[in-house]
Amino acid sequence: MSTKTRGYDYLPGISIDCVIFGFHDNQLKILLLNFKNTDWLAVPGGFIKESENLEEAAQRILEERTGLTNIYLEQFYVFGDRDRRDNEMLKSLMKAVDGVELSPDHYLMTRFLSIGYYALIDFTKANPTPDYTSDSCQWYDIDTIPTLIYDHSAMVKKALETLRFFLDEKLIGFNLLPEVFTMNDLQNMYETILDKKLLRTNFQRKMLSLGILERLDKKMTGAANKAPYLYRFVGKESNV
Amino acid sequence: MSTKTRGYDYLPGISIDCVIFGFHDNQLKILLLNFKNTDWLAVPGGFIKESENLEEAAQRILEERTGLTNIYLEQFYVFGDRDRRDNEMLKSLMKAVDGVELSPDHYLMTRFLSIGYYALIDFTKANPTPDYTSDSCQWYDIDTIPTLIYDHSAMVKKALETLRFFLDEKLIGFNLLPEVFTMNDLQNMYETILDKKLLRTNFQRKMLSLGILERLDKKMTGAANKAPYLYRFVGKESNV
DNA sequence: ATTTATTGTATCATTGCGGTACAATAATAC
DNA sequence: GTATTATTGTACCGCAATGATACAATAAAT
Repeated sequence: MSTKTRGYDYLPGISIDCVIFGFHDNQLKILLLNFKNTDWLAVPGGFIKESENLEEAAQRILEERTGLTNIYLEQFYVFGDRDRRDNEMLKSLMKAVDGVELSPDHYLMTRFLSIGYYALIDFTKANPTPDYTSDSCQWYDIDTIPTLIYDHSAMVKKALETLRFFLDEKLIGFNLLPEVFTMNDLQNMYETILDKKLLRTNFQRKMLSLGILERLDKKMTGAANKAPYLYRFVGKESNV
Repeated sequence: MSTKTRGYDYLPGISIDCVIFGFHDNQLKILLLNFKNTDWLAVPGGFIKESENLEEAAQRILEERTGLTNIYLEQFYVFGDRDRRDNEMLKSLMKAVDGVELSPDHYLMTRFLSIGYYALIDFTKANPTPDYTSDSCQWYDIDTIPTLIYDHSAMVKKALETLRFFLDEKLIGFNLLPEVFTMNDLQNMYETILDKKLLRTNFQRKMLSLGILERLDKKMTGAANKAPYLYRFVGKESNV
């Protein structure tokens, strides 16, 4: 069962799927592929090479499918229900995408597990482009996600729960804002991801008490009101 | 790559390993196997059948290796570093355990990922017995775990971090104590798992305020001091 | 009856946080 | 220039949770 004898370079029966959340301006989105010549949507996924560690595979897969590079991905769950994939859908998919007719004993027709990874990035700074498998690679609003293939809807749900659970804990989101930002920017990010309103005064107190913000000059917005301070994260190396 | 053509009934290149924590009387232990005719220790593991969901596989594997039945297991991480297993060690292992000489193209000699599951049980209520692969299946003190094969030491470390992180969150441990117990018993369990001292009076206040304890009669310990109350968990069905 | 060790509970101080009040201020309207 | 307006920064109040100490209650031994 070495690479050579199997005739392909990927680990059998296992895939990686990446749930990519995108944030900007009070909007939380998710990156989905539209498989070529079909109506089916999915999160970007792929297979693991014999030579790669899992994290490397996840990054490569994301880059191959979407063009996004250097994205920090975090593992969150393995999806392995026996019937999580529909083989008839898979056959139609491969026919539409690659033009090949999968025989029943093709290795893709066997059971596959999938390791879920997720990331959170600024969708205005990412320029996703589909590879040959897809007609499009676009951001979709988190509130109006269409039905996805296989168990990808469950993957997105679980990834979002994980993201919200760890938002405060791990202070992710350091890379979602500009180098300098206002307290309002920061609060908007939290409110968007957590999907709930926070009290401005208490949020400010909390954030300042964490000691992770450096106050800079004021920002003259041009609006007829008091100018907010700009802030910068200190010790960004503590991120990840 | 169906079951038949592969000649075995298990998913290729993927395994499950179970980190079983055992608690009793201020002691936190872990269940380890000693592979037959070797000095090597490992957590109980095995392979996934084509017909099983992952959770079913984890339970079956644990039962086959240790005899423990009906243990709730929680997935915590996938270990997939390219070189996480040492094939020379694997060959020696199979030779010692099964008496077979693995050829270089044996499917076990390929890369394997492993899905980590963990559980927490009362080690006085479990009666682990080794299967044919092992000379022993015993509890080891958490402070003095010997070196384990492959990356199993890292698995135990990560599982323990996860257990501690979720101790309060999920109120696990309902099944670790006798039907009735004293507040001291409960505190000892927390202190042992968290590996830190808690203040008796505040711990009592906190636990009572949760509304999950029912106070019963006093327990005459025979000691020359005030007798503690016994407690029982109410609404045990909320566990898991 | 006194002593001893442990348990149950009250109390106080501190912290964290939801919520309100209000002063500060950059631009606009007059 | 002065008043107005909208937003920001911060102080403050009150409550709940929690760390810490004090002390009464009590089962058994002396």
